[in-house]
Amino acid sequence: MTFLSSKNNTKTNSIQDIDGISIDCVIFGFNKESLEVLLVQHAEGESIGKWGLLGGWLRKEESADDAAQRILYELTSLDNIYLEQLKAFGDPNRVPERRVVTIAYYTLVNREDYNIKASLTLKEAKWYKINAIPNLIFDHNEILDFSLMQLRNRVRQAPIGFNLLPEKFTLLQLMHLYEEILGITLDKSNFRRKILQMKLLVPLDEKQQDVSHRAAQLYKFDPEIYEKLTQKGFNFEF
Amino acid sequence: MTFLSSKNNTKTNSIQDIDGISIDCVIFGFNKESLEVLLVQHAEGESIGKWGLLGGWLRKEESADDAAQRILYELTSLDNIYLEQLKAFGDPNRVPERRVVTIAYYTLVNREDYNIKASLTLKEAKWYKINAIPNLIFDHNEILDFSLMQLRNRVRQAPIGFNLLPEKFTLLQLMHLYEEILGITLDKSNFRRKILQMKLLVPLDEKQQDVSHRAAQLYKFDPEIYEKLTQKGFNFEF
DNA sequence: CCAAAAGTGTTTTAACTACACCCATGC
DNA sequence: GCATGGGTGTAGTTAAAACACTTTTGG
Repeated sequence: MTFLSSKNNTKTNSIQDIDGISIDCVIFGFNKESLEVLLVQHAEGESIGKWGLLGGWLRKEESADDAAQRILYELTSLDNIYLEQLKAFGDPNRVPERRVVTIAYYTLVNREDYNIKASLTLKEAKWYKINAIPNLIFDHNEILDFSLMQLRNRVRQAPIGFNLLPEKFTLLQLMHLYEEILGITLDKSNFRRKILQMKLLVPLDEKQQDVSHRAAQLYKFDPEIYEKLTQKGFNFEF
Repeated sequence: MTFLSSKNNTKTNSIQDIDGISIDCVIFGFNKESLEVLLVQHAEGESIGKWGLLGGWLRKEESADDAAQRILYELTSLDNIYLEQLKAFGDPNRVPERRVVTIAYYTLVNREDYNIKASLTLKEAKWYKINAIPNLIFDHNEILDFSLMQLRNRVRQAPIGFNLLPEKFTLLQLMHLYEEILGITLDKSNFRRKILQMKLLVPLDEKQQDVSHRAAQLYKFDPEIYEKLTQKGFNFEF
């Protein structure tokens, strides 16, 4: 984590951080055609100005999952977002001078929601394209790489990618999302067929607005079938 | 973890445990036709006689991965085994009276190797069939369930299941392994075709011995192709 | 009418499924 | 000779891949 919040500890007695265990969040977003990650800037400490993942300390009375949720909320004002633990990073030298084990999470946010809710937040945060990530503090580049790998795997087995899109989207938007995440190109026709036959999408009575070409059908996904597919998994073998 | 080794801490100054972070290992083995887990018995503390996962404390100077390897070696004398982190379990109430975050690992061992090397070890340890697991200490049942889920997922995407078999095995042994792990039944003929066409297996000049039916061809797996398939993944869509 | 993206249809190829059947060996 | 597992072959179905083509809309 970034030590940004370590001062909270001294403010009250009721909120107590656990020594040596932090939480770090990889926040993925999808903008236009590219996958991006939200990074925050160090405001204090030995590495002022450097960028890193959003982080914080695990507190005595909360679970790791709750902590991740809280830390995320503090920055983005978003709740109810897709959040999954990656793993713990426990190298003794990952943070200089002290021993900190971090529990890393990754999360998929819808940029539209983010823009609405997070506009008021003050902390220095910025979206970076996935192939233009700067040098990050500690082992955060490693954590990010790992989470990308994880995302690429998970996205093929469960319909989690949808969390990156706005509520209403077109088939081609969805296709571009998969192309970008997996780094492949897909056939429009075959993609349509495959995605539609799994009945995950519900066509809406709406069409795209203000586009300078034929307006595309908008879809949302069926939460029931989404649940089913998340449970039993599916195979996105493109 | 089980607190069995917490006394080590006071023996020397050079070896120091980290307060509040433990390591737990789910050890899978495959015997005849059934998937089993190695559990150890509590010898001291508030829950004498109860079974749990093999555990220990993370030490100041070692990484979590190294700790898992060490703890595993102390019990089984096995090294060089398949070991992967599951995730961290961080519920504040998972251990009564104190706050312990545990980093859970799972590992696949070949029972033949285990029998050879581990026969000398003294600790109370026992293999339990996967569908006859007793009540375990703390949240170890939850950890075990999670690791089973993980195993079932991973086994479809990479050839890791092979780690549970002896070096030389028959195709039907391999098939039974998959049947048992995934809880399905497979078609002999189709399984053969599928597994052989991915060129992962190398036929040996040997056949099964001492069986009261036609002796089966023995195979081992090709480590090069194994590497390739582990990297890029495969699809075991049975 | 042209660019640009939406959307449909078809042919080929490969893979999965479900069987039926023969082979070798010990008792 | 029969039970048991080892091993081969095939016909039918389904899905993936590649590509050509039509439709709609703004400028």
